[in-house]
Amino acid sequence: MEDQGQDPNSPTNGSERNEPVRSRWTPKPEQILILESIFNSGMVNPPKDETVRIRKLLEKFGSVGDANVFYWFQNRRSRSRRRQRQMQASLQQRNQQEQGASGGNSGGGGAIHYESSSSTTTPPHVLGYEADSVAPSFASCPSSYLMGSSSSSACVGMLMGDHHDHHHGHVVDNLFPVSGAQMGFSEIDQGSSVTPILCPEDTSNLHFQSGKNACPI
Amino acid sequence: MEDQGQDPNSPTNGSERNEPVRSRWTPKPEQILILESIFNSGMVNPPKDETVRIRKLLEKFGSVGDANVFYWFQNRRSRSRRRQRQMQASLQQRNQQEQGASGGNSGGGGAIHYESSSSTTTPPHVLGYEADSVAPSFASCPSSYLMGSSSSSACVGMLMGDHHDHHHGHVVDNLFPVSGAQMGFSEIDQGSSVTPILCPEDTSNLHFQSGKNACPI
DNA sequence: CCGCTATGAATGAACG
DNA sequence: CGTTCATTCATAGCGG
Repeated sequence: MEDQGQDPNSPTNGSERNEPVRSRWTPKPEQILILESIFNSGMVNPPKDETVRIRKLLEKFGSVGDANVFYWFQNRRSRSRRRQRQMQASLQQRNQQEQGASGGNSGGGGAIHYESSSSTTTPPHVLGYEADSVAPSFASCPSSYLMGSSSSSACVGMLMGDHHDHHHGHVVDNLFPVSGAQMGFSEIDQGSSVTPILCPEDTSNLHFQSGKNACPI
Repeated sequence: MEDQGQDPNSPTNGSERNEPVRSRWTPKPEQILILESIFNSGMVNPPKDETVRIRKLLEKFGSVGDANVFYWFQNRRSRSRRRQRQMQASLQQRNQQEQGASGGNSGGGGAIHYESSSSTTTPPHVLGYEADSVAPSFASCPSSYLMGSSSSSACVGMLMGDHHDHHHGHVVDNLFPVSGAQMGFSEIDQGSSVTPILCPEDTSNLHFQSGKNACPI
């Protein structure tokens, strides 16, 4: 908790031209897209080998370490799970709160992830705590493990195409071979209908930081 | 934790009585009072169960979700801590820290710790903004981080009494039983010898909108 | 009308 | 794996 006093980071860089100097990794839109695609394609917990590969892929869009990828997936899993739980809880609970209806203000708040047992959960709207990104359209790929390269590759392909950074090239099509990692889970879809797999405007869905960060694509 | 999936739109029914649709939760004075009382009473990090209970309580004064409560506590804690830290730092400038610099790395082992999670650029990053504002008076007498006391309940009692919303009844008096939660005890307690503890005018301290304060109670 | 500060929310990183 | 800390983003709200 309080032991980490900032890691030395890697001063050896200079690769990235204009980085606003951030203390922590801030995934670029493209990176997030890739990560989510992978996650949604079923690989929720990539083994180390895969992690490395993914990192290499992501690196084309910006500096990133294996640890970042690892953490990303961890957080992602955790959150998805939580959100699901929360959602279930709220749905099933449908607790009728007879609050005095005093004031009744602010609608922003979200809900909770506590499955809880007694009492209410979740107010009228929104989702749980750790909800991560909300169903990105492009990421809506069903958890079918079979899809493999068809759709996701397309997504990434498009993305790559845009950038067309032909440094190595081979990585792209070999994106996630889904080498028997552990995909299995399907995160109950967002409820809404399954959106078309292709991603038209993912960026809009992914709320990236405004202004400050200009993606170098 | 960090969850929360704030959804930008309100799907359910868009009409709350008198709500200009706020994008984010804005706690009402009474809610803040309650929250701070709880916080000051020592419960700086309420477990889920407690959070839910608190939310229920707060809901009487306005819509709020568990996540909001959760975030509130998180931010509060974080802030208190940081403020203290900077205060201390400022006070004792001649603090010298030594880096252990353990040369050999542990190498493989139990923890997955990837290599350093370096990301982009090196962060000199010294001072953090976000200077927390001053401490509210009644909040200044907590048993958690700065001191110990036991009168916060009085505050809440008063508040509750005023409202007398005995819909469920049990919630109110059972406010914070401090059921073995984690009341962090202390950190530096220096100074504040006496501390009258009693909170005289909490409301005044909380800078609410003076003018248009439509109190639902 | 534009700026600031306060604060809620989101997310990466790490502990247990 | 779940939880917690730390940092950052986004926005409400008042002041100039």
